[in-house]
Amino acid sequence: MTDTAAAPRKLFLLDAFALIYRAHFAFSKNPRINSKGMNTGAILGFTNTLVEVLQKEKPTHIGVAFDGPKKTFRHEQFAAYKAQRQAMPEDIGTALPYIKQIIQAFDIPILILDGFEADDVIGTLAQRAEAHGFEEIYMMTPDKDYCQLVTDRIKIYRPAFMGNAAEILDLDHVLKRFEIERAGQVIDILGLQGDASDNIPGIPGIGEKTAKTLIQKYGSVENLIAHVDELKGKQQENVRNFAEQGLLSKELATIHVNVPLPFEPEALTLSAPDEEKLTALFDELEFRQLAARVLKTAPVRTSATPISPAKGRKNSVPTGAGHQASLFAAPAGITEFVEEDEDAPGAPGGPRRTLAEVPHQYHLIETPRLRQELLEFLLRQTEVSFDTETTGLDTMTARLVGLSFCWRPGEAYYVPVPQDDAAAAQALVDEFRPFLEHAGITKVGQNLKYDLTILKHYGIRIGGPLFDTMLAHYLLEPDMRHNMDVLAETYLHYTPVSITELIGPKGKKQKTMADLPPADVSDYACEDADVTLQLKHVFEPKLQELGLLKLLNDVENPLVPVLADVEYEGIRIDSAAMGEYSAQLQGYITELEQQIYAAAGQEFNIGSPKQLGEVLFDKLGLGGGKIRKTKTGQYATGEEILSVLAPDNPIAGLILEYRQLTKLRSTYVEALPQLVCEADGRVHTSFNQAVTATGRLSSTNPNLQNIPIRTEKGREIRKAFVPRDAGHVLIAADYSQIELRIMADFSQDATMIEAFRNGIDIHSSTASKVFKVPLSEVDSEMRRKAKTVNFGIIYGISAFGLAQRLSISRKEAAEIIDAYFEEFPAVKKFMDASINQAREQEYAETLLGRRRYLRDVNSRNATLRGFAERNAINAPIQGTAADIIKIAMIRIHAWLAAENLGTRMILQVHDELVFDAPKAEVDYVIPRIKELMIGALPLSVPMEVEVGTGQNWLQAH
DNA sequence: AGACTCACG
DNA sequence: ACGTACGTGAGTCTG
Repeated sequence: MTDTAAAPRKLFLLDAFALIYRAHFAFSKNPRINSKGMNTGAILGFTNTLVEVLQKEKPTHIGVAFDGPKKTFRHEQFAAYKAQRQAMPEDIGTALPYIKQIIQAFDIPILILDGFEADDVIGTLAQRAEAHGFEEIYMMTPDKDYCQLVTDRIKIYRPAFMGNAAEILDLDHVLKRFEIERAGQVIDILGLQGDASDNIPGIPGIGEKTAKTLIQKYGSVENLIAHVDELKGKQQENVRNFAEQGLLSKELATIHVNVPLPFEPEALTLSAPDEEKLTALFDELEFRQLAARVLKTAPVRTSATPISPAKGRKNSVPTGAGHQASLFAAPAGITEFVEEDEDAPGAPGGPRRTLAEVPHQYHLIETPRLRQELLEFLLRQTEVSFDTETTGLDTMTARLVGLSFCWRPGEAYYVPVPQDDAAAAQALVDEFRPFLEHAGITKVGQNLKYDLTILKHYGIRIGGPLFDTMLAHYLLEPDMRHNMDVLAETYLHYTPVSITELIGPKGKKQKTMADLPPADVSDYACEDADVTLQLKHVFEPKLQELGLLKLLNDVENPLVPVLADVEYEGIRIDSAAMGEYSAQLQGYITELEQQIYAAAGQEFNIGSPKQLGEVLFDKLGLGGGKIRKTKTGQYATGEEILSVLAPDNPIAGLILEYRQLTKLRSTYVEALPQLVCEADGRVHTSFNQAVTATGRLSSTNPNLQNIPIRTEKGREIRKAFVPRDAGHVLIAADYSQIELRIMADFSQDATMIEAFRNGIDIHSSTASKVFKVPLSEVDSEMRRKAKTVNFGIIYGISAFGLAQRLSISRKEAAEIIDAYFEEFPAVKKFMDASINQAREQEYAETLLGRRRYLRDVNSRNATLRGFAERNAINAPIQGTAADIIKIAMIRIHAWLAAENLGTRMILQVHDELVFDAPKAEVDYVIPRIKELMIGALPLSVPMEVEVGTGQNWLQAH
């Protein structure tokens, strides 16, 4: 033995592919693209993990294992093994060479062996290291299969992920998690339950929970099979019939620890990285922050470094009283860049940069004379981006702190607003009114609805066309987030000053912009306006290219001031009525509680699904064969389950009623009055224009798009939504069957079109066709079924789904669907064509070209593919309906303003608009509202709109 | 923080 | 063989 007793040896073995894949998908929502257009998410994620482990864990030995290039013995044992796994994403393919180079630059050995997977290599080396007396051995992977190898000294190190801290799984964890006695039994569990992601089949009908129970009892798959006689019913049948498959699955899940690979501790010894190589690689990849962390050279301003106003800003213009030389002396069109700090690299086209590294001229404008000068410049522009700084995010309470403007990239102006003097603040805002209300100047902004609302409180109605970069990006990437900082990173390779850097972290003593000297806010505010303008210049050509610019300019951008007004108006809530109803509900609830406790024979927390499940199924033994478990192993106690039990078990019905009433109480009756604005007695929801994947709006804080209507006790709540005063009434206008009409138009199905043209009730018409009876003989049961079928059609129907909804057999459901497609052949054709088109384009689109990307539509995973296929049908329909009502809203809003009417639009609920109207205007506005809704986007079938009025929202229906 | 349940179109 | 209707947001319990 040459080894001397020295410091403990600590070995880390990394599962490269598992870490790379996870890193890649972690960035899939907001990909990291560098200036060469390369997706570097996988590389960055992997390297971060590697660096973290090196710095925090300080291993003495380390190696990175890759899967061997050839098929493994597992593929030969089982043809389907990993068969459905997607081909490696292209981005990972291009990332691999970089990752290998980075590993080499760290002088870490790459472990790879033909015909073996990384887990076999890692397992083998881990055990040999243990035999060599290594004190600590960590297998670095997110993969649970490795649990089988864990011993006292071999542990799993799960790297930090999505906000979760890194986690070490030791033997104790593994035994507890799988409820087993030896780590080796993990493969028995996996053999029984299978692993969908690797196509390891397991035994049908056995999931995580059952597998644990069986292995606890029998110890191994083999022993279970030997005692198959002791099992009951379907389970016995399955274990018997699929015994071999279970054994094979166990074999596939087994990590082989006898890979022919020498164990050479010297080769695994950690040594110093090749800094030169790393610098070059990080430079090429534009990993700036990482380079700073790893290489400790080239100081970079990180987010932890505050901006120091004391240091003085070379780039800001002094604004002392004696310094009144014109700021705007430079001829228009020429921007003079001030010399940079010498430590700022700022190479164009280089890695992500920050304010300190980029040439800019940001000016703080604090005197009347300079403001006047700024205004004159603003009025000469055709397009200006602007941003408001305020004391908070709640538009009803936030006060203006300052305004920033930018019309040329790199050059921006910040105007602070006087604090603690409302009149002076108003006067300052009024100075800029000629610009803000100017109809000829395009206003660019990020989430303009917010700025519009703030300025509305100062009596400003923004004029001119709008361009909202948030909405521009929403159309480009509807299912991503549209946060400005991320957009700047992705599209401008620029890291803006974070708000936290400025006002500190969230906490009880949260500062606001108003607590800072204007000079501190200036750079931040100017940067926002600057970045926003630059984003506009990136997005506009992209939108043009994809045919989305018209949708943005004609629909999304013009909708912004409409929504701002709708939110600003709000809807009045009768809080007193809510209070009374709350007491009434509480009475019912208390009574139900007592009945439930009596039926259960004990008191328990009915609101806890866990306790409820135990009482119902363990204690009372309800359900017989109908018990279902959720994926976390709890009893499922959802509506579906309980309503099946209810006829035979009164307690189930009581619980359903209890659930309904407590939901009404907590979500609506108790919550809504608390959100009433003191100033006007109304609730002001926020409509989010950039969250749904299909183009719909969503409503939050409170959500006014899910106010109850389907049940009698729920409907009561609508009675508390009332007109603003005795002189007003509510008007509710609903599109009737808008989605089915769109389906009729898209498919051009003759039968469906005819029904709509003749004004026949569409569900009865469908029933008559599907059940092959004359229209007059359609009964309510047939109509109900046909209605469900019609909904199913819009959602991308499946026999299983329809069967569930109608509580009929799958066979019966399939027959109904067949009959439907026979009667409506064009619908079937349209659905097939939609899927085919989506397969080709990898996106679906609405009538106005709004896209929804559906990458999974070509997946080999049937579940994912099915999901995407149903979206290929649903997204264009739901999205077109959303487009239509948005157009109607814009036109109605414009008309009400043009006619100077007192009627106000106050809500949108997907296919419904609600108005608060002076009684005297009702008869005048209703026909025109109807007309504008019907005519928003003419289809080949007529649109119908139902309108009602009332003293509350329920009556108006 | 995530799972569960349930309110709406 | 599998898991399934489409799209949301909020309150509650639990780890």
